[in-house]
Amino acid sequence: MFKQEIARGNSKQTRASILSHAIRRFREKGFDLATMRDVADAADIALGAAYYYFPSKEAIVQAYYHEVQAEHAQRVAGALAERKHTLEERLRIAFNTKFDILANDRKLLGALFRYSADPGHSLSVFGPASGSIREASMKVFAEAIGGEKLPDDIRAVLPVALWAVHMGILLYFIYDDSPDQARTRKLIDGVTGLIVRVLSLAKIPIMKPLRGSLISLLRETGLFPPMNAHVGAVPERR
Amino acid sequence: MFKQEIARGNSKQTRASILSHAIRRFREKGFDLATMRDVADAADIALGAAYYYFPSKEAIVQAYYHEVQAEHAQRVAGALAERKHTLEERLRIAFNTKFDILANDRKLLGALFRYSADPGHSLSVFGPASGSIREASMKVFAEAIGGEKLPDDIRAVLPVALWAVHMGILLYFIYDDSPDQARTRKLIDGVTGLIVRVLSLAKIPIMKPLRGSLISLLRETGLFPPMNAHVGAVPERR
DNA sequence: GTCTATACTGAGATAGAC
DNA sequence: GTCTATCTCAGTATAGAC
Repeated sequence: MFKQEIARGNSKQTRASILSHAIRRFREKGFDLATMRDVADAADIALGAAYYYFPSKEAIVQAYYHEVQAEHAQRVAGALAERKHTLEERLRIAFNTKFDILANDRKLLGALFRYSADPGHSLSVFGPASGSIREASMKVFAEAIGGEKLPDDIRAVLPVALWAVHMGILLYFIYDDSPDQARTRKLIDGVTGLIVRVLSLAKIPIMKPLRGSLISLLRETGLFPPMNAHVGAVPERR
Repeated sequence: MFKQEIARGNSKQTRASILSHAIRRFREKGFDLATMRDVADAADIALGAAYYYFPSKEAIVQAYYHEVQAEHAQRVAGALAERKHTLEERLRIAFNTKFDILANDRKLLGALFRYSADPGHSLSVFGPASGSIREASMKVFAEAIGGEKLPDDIRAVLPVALWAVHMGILLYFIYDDSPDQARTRKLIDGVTGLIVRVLSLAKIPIMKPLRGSLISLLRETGLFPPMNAHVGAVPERR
């Protein structure tokens, strides 16, 4: 028996191999029970090599999520290009595609949120370090909105709002143990329907002041515009 | 020198001592940098004793949050009893009181959310194990709504919605590094104002169908009514 | 720059003696 | 209830092969 020579000395492939083996182990045993040594063994590399590519166990999940994000952007772009859709259809596509991709990975995603309430932690979904991935995600939603006729203020905040909604659905999805996560699909259907109805309501001129209040609140609290590209200090870590 | 005999062999006091010393250490060094050995030393007990009272480090934060919840209920009840308030004032009180209590503890609270995306984990804010504390929190908001004239459907969902909003604000608060968390206070002001305006809008009869859609969606997805008292299985833990 | 092999540290958590 | 000893595992360190 010879050791496999493929992928040796090839940075890209080694990284990909670690990533895929790790995800497989995480799927099988769950994130906590799978150890870094497991992963290294499965990928047939030394422990040190795993840490050469990924600074932490959670970072592997983040890298995976990064791939998911790229896949999401691609699939949504493809689906939207197919033919003309209504806004509601486009939103449904944007949401559903995401959960198509994540279908088998509910067990992993908990790790993605683990440090989301720790500001400054590099793995926080809301922190500066995740800015680019968040930005990319919002861009997908902006594309789903597309050329829809909307007041400027709504058009500006909508991608951020949709991103937030999609994070909420993601959390629901992680908890959803219905067969094939059918309840999540129902939630997506319902939410998109409601969004469209609320939007057409918000568009009418009487609503301008309420919209104005909401948006200036978002501005005053720094929730909008999103500060995705910001690179900030990273305190407390050991 | 004799070892202090107070609190020895006294379950209640030992527990309280661990809790208070732990919170102090967490405040000083941050949750991650403070170790259980630190805490045990500070409380003048052995490491094992600390684990006798608290199954995990995060569980200490949860115990603390439990105390916060009790304090919150008490203070809100007191403030509401003082005199008549408008709904907006009552909501403001309910929100602000919470963050008065938490003022010095932003560094701790990250730990509270750490397992919130792990269904079945006993420390998840959304999981069954936190049901009673969640229930108590919703009850506070229900009291803040009080006898306000509202359609039945709105009255029923509102406490859950307010609890969710308050969790959102809590997350914002953790990230809010403005002096004295002034931005969080601004957010509370703005949000309560918007809630009241949206409620008076939602009350009008034309809105009935939209309200109906929202509520049946919440029912279909199991988001309402909240299943707080449920005791479920607890998978994957090591 | 990519990787192996091995040893080590730190800290959360547990077992079992008392 | 409490302590001491021990375990596990993430993560680091090091020294070297290619």
